[in-house]
Amino acid sequence: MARPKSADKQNAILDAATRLFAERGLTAAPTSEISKQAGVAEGTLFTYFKTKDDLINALYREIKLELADAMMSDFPRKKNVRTRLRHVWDRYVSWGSANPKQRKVLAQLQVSEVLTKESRDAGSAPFVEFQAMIRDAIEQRIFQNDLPVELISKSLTALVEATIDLTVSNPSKAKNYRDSGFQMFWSGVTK
Amino acid sequence: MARPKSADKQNAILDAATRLFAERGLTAAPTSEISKQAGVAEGTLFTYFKTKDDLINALYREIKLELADAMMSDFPRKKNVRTRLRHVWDRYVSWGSANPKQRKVLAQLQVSEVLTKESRDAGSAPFVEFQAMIRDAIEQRIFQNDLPVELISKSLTALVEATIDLTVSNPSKAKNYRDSGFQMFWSGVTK
Amino acid sequence: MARPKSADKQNAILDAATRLFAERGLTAAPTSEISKQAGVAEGTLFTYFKTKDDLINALYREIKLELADAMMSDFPRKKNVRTRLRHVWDRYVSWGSANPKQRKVLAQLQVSEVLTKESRDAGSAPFVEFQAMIRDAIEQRIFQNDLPVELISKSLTALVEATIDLTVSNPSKAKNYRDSGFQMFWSGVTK
Amino acid sequence: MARPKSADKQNAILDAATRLFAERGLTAAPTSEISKQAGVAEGTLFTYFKTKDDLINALYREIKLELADAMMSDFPRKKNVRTRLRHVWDRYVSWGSANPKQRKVLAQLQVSEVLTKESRDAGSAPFVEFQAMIRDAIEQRIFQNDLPVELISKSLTALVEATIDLTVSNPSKAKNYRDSGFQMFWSGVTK
DNA sequence: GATGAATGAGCCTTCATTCAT
DNA sequence: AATGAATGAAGGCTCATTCAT
Repeated sequence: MARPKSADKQNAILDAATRLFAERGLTAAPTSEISKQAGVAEGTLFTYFKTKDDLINALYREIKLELADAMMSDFPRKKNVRTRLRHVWDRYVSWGSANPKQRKVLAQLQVSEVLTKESRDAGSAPFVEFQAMIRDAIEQRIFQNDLPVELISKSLTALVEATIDLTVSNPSKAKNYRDSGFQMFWSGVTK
Repeated sequence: MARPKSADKQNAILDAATRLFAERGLTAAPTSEISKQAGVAEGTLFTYFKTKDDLINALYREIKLELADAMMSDFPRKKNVRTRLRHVWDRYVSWGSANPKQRKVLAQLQVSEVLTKESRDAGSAPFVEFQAMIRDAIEQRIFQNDLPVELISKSLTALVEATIDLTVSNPSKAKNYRDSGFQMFWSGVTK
Repeated sequence: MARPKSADKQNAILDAATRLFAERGLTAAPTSEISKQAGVAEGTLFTYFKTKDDLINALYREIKLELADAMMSDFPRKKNVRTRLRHVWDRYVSWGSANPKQRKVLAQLQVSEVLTKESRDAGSAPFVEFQAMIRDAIEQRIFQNDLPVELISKSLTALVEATIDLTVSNPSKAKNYRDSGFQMFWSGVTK
Repeated sequence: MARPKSADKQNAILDAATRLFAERGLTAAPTSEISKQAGVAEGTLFTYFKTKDDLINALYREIKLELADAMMSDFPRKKNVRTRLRHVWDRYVSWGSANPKQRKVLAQLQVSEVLTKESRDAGSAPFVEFQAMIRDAIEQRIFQNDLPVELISKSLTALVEATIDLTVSNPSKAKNYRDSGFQMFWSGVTK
């Protein structure tokens, strides 16, 4: 193995895929076009990803990791639940507003049939600390009684996504959406 | 006139499309398979829908109409806002839980590139009364001050969808999810 | 047989076919479009012509007949060979310039594979008198010795067609082309 | 570089296309059959020619070039007009008689709707020297006064084609047709 | 490892023709 | 006879993947 696989090329492929999947959709974006935009030969793509589905799964994991990083960096572990939740909320909204293509691809991926169970699991792995925070809050009896945990985290995601959608379509009200959204979530969920 | 176009055949095609799109995805479902499952010849599909994209757009409008019907039938126009919202909430959750395929297709459609603007408009048309209800509530100052309207309706949808997801994956807790979900929404949004 | 086949409809179909074949070509013009432009139902076309090839063959015969009529009407049977040839020449050029669509279709038909031998024979039948004129001229020793008859009539057609082509692309020189063309033919062919 | 595109395959495809277009017509000859007869996979045809129309246009240019080569090789540039014209005449007749398939395809191409303007221009480019010869003859006042130039070259082609047609259908009279044809042309056109 | 030509299965759509009304 | 919906074979083209170079 004279030349080792290049991380640059791998990233170029993932970037090109993100762009094309966002613009044309998962199936309408040909691997040949992805290669071209990545600046590699058609065949090269398949030395980095065995199949197109492989590429898609890898991209999913990559984006999820990126999102988790964005959410969890500088996480104020020592602060109270509200502060920590607010941190996560703000970071998520920022990432989503700043990365519309990644978000669009993620939306397509989540409803597609190509994600393997492994990928789904791998995708949620980086969010363990986030889940832990929710459990912690439950134990502290911060949330309303008998709100199912899974409903709380699912709702958080749902409301963040709604907030990002609005922010993207009307950026001038970004701050308003972010604050109102969180307020809605918080008062919906706490006693 | 010769044989008139048959509503039965049209419906059979839409049904088969729903099934296949849900199972395999929009692009992975061949029109030939749709025809076969609908019990018509391959060419017949194209006398009812000029192109596959046409079929997809028609299906979108049909499902949205069905959903609106489900939500708005027996709508208690005279009752107070909370009751009316709760009606809509319950009907939406029921429809979503009972029609997982339609819902899956809808999710794919919403992130796909094939919907025309006309279809999107036609799809939201049946929900005018729902929008009116929200405006009515605003005027009655039922919601928290300075919550943007668009955030309220968007959040409602987001939370219903979250609720349905959980219901589908754990039907035994259906009632709990439905009640908790609505409670979250209501307390998040009202003063 | 309540209603008899209508000559009007038959003609409407032949006319529409001429137009469409000229504009799009023999195979690119669908029978459905021909029917539509003829103002009849798709199926009706097939009660007048058993197959598309049938229609094409009929059209060939019709156009050839039309051309022969144009050439031979008012034919000056009693005049000398040159006058008679000039008559035919002028009539051919006029017909071709005035009927570009028919001419275009004829050109396509002659190189296509759909004409039956019967049609080709039927197509040349109306030109017997024209052939007779040539033979007559031969007997009168008007042409150069040992010019093959078949070359003479073939050349006449070839030169007329060349003349019409030029006339169509530059109508202002119509008279010039017609006179020069005939002069070329006549001096090429006579002693 | 990986496998380079093979001129052999390209030629095999053009040859197969010539054969099939001549036998069945431009539209009746499927690309799949062309590929098969060329000994390549169906998809391979499209790496050499982007579309079927592309292939057709390329074939047109190739045949025209071949014809020009045949006509102009050994062209006696220094000899008088009659000799040069006779050279071109003989070569054209020989090429046409020896290449009936190419000629048939050319005839179909010229009346078809698929040729681009670029192809038509490219097709006449190799005949510039031939056009120059005609202009030369005009300047030398070899032709009859007031015969339009365009009529002269068009007639030459028309008469050659007529001559070839007869030669093909009756090869035993080949020499007679060739001589008589040229004589007709020459005496038709000169003073 | 990198390249891009080669492959061939598969898909959407067209269209001549049939046939129920 | 007239209609136009129904049919299904056929065709051009795409594209993920392989493999010779």
